Amino acid sequence: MKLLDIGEVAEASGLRVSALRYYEDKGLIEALDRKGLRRQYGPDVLQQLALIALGRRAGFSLDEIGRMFRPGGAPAVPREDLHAKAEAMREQARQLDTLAQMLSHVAECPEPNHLDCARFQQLLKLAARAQRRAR
Amino acid sequence: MKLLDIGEVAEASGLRVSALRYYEDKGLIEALDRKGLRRQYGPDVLQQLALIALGRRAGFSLDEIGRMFRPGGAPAVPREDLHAKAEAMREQARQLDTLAQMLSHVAECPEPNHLDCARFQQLLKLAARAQRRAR
DNA sequence: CTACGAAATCAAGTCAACTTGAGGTCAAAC
DNA sequence: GTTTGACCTCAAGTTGACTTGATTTCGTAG
Repeated sequence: MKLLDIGEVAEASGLRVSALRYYEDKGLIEALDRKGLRRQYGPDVLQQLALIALGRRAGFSLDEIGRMFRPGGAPAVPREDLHAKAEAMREQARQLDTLAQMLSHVAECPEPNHLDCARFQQLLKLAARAQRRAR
Repeated sequence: MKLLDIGEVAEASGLRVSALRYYEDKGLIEALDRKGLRRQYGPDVLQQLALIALGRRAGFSLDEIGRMFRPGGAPAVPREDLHAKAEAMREQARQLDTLAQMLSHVAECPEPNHLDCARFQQLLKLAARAQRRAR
C-alpha cells in the first residue's frame, strides 16, 4: 500500500498542510507511520477527509464530527442520536431550499423593499415557522 | 406604530441584546428612533431578524447577509449573483440530504468500520463528486 | 423625588478553526 | 558529502461573531 506524504494529502484533498496537522491534533485523522519525522498517511485518509469536509459543509463542528466518526470509522454515538441528527439535517436541507426560493424570488421581484412583497412574506413566514420547530 | 425597546426585541427574537447591538453596529438592522439614549425599533425589525437568522443557518456570514439585504430591504446584489447563490444553496441542500442518508445508514449498518461498507462508500463517492462540482 | 432596573458605551475577552513564524530536522538529488 | 526543500514542533496571531465587565445615563413605579 502506497503511503502519502502530508504534502501529497494536502494536494489531493485541497486542504493546507497546517489544517491536516490541526485535524490530527484533534484526533480526526491519523498517520499510519512516520518516516523519520514525516507523517505517512494511508490512502484511506482521503475518504476520511471527504467525510469531514461533508460534515463541515453541513454545519457541524470538528468536535461533533469527531464524535460521529472516529479515525477508525466506528461511530461513537448511539443509534438514536444518529437518527435524530439525520432528521435534523433533512430539516435543515428543507430550510435551505426555502431560502433558495426566497433568493430566486428576490432576484425577480420588482418590489423595492422585499418585506413589502406578499410572496416574500409568505416564504419568510414558512421559514420562521420551520425555525421555531427546530428549537 | 408601536415601537419596541431593545429588550423586547431580544425577547421576541430569541437573540441577546448584545447581539442586537452588534448587528446594528454592522449595519444589519437599525433603530427608528431613540427615547433618550434608548433604541426604539419598529416591528419590522423582527422580520429582518428572521431573515438574518435564516441566512445564518444557510451558512452565510453576517457580511454576506448584509450585502444581500440591507436594512431597507433592497438587495444590493446583481440578479445573476442572486441566482447563482440560490443554485449553490439548492446544491448544498442536496448534499445535506446525502449526508443525512449517510448518517441514517451509519446508524443501521453492522459493519464496524464504515469505510469498509459498500453502501457507505457509494454515498461517500456521491458526496465527494458533489463537492468537486461545488468548486 | 428618589430609587431601581433597563439601557447605553467602550474596551477587552472568548471560542472555533485555522494560519503564521521562528527555529530545527532530515530524505533525496547532485 | 553537502545542499535543498519539504517536514517537524510549538507558541502566538487572526477572523468572525458575539459576550462580558466596568462605568454611566435615564424612564418610570412608588
